[in-house]
Amino acid sequence: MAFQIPRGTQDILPGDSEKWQYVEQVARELCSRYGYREIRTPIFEHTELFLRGVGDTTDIVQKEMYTFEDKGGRALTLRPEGTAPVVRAFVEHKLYGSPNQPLKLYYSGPMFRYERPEAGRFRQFVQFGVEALGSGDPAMDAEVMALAMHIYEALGLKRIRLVINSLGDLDSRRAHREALVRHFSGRIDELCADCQARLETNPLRILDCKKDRDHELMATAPSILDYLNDESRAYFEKVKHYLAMLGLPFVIDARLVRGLDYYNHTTFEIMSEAEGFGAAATLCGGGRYNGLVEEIGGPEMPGIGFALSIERLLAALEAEGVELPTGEGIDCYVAALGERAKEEAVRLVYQLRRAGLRVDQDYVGRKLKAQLKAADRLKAAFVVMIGDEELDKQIATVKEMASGEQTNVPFGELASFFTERTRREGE
RNA sequence: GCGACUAUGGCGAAGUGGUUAACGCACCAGAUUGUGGCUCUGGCAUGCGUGGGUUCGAUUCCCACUAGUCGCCCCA
Repeated sequence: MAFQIPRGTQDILPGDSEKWQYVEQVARELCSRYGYREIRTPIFEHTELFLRGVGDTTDIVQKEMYTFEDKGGRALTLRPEGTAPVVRAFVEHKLYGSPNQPLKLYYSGPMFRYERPEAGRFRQFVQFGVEALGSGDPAMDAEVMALAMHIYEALGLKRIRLVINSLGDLDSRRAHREALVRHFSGRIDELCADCQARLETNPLRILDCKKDRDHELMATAPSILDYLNDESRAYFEKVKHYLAMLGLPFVIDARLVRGLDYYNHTTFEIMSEAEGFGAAATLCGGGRYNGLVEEIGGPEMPGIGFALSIERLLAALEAEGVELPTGEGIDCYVAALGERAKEEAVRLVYQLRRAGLRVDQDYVGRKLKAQLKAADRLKAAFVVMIGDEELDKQIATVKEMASGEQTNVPFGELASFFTERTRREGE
């Protein structure tokens, strides 16, 4: 093999690309319905943005960034996530001054993380995400979660679960952090090396450790929910209230911490409950990030958003047996016999395409039999056959492939013949 | 980044230290002189992930690399 695709990346070939288009189209339409508009930001940003935005104690920053220096000596990074760039654009273009508040945005595009690939995990993957900036209303939280769930349901996913938690505001987090340090510090040597380091850097993440999950200290560890101050508790109650009002079932997981530093108050994930989803069961992750806009250099402004992976979404659809369009099938295949007929076919194919039909013909010198076979393979609804007889009479032989029935249609009437037929079938 | 397993034609999949690498699907041709889907016949890997090594000889043994899968970590 001369060349291989870089590790953890993938080509999306015809047959699959149609599924991507469909899924993205559904997501875009729903975003539009909810009042979100698309924003497109660069694939790479200054490294500093992610250090500040994502947090330099996170795994993403510490070991997963594709960072490089350009010829001008600038430190750049292929974006590992979408929120920091969107907030950067929001601040840079002073969109906080827009009369439309909150500003509701969505994006779709590749993200890059230097990770060991496995099922559902890639080095380049596509996230579809939304960010609502400028609202600290718990109803906003509910809307964002509702939109994510709506996208999945619209595509036909049934076996999904919404998991939520609250990290509270800064004061609550600080109080909880202190409680965690107090709880673990006496016996920290009983936990794994990572957790020992986390005690210093980010004790909250200890709760998320899979290795020490069953340790007795975990079960007795102080829950963030017990350290929410009145304001944070009230906020979380409101969020739950709105979700209930919307009829959105959810479960609370006090250990749902999420991997990015900027989260506070509401965090959530949507998981697939279909079989075969291990590490990649998280289809969507999101949360509130009040304070991030300020961190990036803007005014104090709340925000909330989510990001979902298209790869995992497609995997979940596959696991649940949901059929997606494959782009197969054409309206008509024009088969020609002989040189004269070939010329007529070339003209006819173009004419029918101009009339709005999906039409194709032979370009590799197939005989009639092979042309019919090719038409069958292309899932053509009809085949137009042209030979000397047809040319003399200016009447084509038209075969309906499903039934095998043949009729004669004058050349001049072919376009309207097919337009009528295909339109009827499409409805 | 760590551990384990895997790598044969377009796809799936047998197989062996020694001249010709099963089989199925797909594809191409013919039986059908102007007609697809069924059937029959024939064709289709100077090649067994890449690079080294052992050997008289390797697709088969060893090493490295690359890639995939699974577990860990973490996430989308």
